[in-house]
Amino acid sequence: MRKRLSAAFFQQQTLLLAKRLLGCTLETKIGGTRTAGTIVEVEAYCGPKDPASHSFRGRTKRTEVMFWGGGYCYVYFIYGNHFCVNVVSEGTGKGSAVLIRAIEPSQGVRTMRRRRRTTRLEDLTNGPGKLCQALGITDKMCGEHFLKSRRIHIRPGHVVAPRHIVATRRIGISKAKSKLWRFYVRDSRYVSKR
DNA sequence: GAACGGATCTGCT
DNA sequence: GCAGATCCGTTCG
Repeated sequence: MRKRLSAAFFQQQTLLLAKRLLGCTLETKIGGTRTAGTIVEVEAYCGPKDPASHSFRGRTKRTEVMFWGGGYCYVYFIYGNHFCVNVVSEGTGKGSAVLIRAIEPSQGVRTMRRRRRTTRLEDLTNGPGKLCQALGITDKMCGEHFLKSRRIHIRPGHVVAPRHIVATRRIGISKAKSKLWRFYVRDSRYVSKR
């Protein structure tokens, strides 16, 4: 029996969950093909009080899933081109989530190269839009649960020690810029930006 | 019903 | 370092 995370893991406070997701494995299985990678970069979006969070304007059709509670998968479409995947955190009604920004490819690299139309390993999954394309993640997976879905999962990996985690400002946002809520693995070659 | 702007990526300079 | 692609969800009237 394969190791799995508990439901309680996903209900942790958002900043804690963000850091503890580093080192875990994000995996999809589409048409029998498995692709996976180790999470190396994330950003925390701390509910309706966080001006940079999609839930800032409350519960809408788009942000509904953010309020379903820890462990749900929130996927959104951005800039007319890209999907980004989030792990909903904390309890029901909190509206908080962790954006997965980069992973280190570990399985299905051939498939990722085909989907991305790129060969360089470091360029396959070093950005939120890129990793969704590489793993075949689309808005169809929005609302699934990382512990229950048949096609998208998060599995435990190794724990990343605090001294190996760098905290910086979040990328691409216009509000609440000063918060150090982006976390990445210090020595990873697979992060989006240093 | 229309206007606006965005948690990005790519390619060019 | 910067502009363009590209289109959905939100907001406002």
